[in-house]
Amino acid sequence: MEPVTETTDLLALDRQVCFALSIASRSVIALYRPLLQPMGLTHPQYLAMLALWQHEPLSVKELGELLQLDPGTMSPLLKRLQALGYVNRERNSHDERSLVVTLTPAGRELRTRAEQIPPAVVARLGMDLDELQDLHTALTRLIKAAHTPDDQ
Amino acid sequence: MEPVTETTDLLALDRQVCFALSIASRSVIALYRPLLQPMGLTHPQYLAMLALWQHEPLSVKELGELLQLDPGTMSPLLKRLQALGYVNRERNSHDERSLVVTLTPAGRELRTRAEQIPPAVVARLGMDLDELQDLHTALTRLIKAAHTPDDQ
DNA sequence: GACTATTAGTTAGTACGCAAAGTAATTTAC
DNA sequence: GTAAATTACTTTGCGTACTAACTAATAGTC
Repeated sequence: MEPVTETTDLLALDRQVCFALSIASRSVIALYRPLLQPMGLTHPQYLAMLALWQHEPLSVKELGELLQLDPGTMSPLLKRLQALGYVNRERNSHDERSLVVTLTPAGRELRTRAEQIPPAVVARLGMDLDELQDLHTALTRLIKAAHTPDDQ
Repeated sequence: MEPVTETTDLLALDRQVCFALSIASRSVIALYRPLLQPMGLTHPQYLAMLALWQHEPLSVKELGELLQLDPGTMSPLLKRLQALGYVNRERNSHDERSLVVTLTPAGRELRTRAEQIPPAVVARLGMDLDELQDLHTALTRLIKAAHTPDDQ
């Protein structure tokens, strides 16, 4: 039996993709924090605003599908965005189960300020756009693989 | 001024690396959940066990540095691992401020079962090991870039 | 040797993220 | 047309993450 050394250890922390993913996600979100703070937004709230700027109006269900988040996560998050004055939440008159989320004028105006953020983050990272694009492609493939059912 | 179209929109959700990172991290962690559940572990707890299997004994501070987590996150997490019977927590007799975390026999035995997990996740993803290795390398570069101070 | 500063952990508060249970509206089946 | 199933959202509970305030122990300064 082969001895378990540093180089063959399947459980070595620094070889785990899941570990690198967790750290990378938290590290990048940390870069956004000081940029989002002046707007009163958290990173998940910022992602919800991105979705709304692009696709408003959206139901809670549609937003949850876009962001791949539970209704149990979306529901309080949207209440906080409403409390901040960035979104409206009202029932769909054609289907009272559904909640239509729209932007307030303040929420719509925020977009201009938000456009400063992506370039600021890229500059802060100091990485080539090509490399970031490659990473995005690789992550998209990983996400797809993770969502492909077991038996395919 | 150039019109903001789908293809030039800096704020398009599906172009954000931070968004892909969040989803990828959550999606991969979701793959671990059913595998970790029989051991009673969450994914962050699993990462802490990986660190301990590799480097035990570790202080809370050292564990937090390895996992890049706050003491405010580590402290309750380790109490839960202790409640599960996988780790001991006792003060360092040479420096009573420091808490030494060690594995219990049950915690040490768990390693054998845990060795099944990485191959199971890789199989579940159905991706080449090369591609995963490339992704790991890219993520490591991103983490390093995110941690490089602003003025360098 | 006492005063101050630093260090290691803990605790409280806020906001995700997910599971599970609950509610109300709509659809389906008969 | 009503009972049952489904759907959309809310709420509760638990475990991270992070900030900030706090406690206790140690180190540094004079």
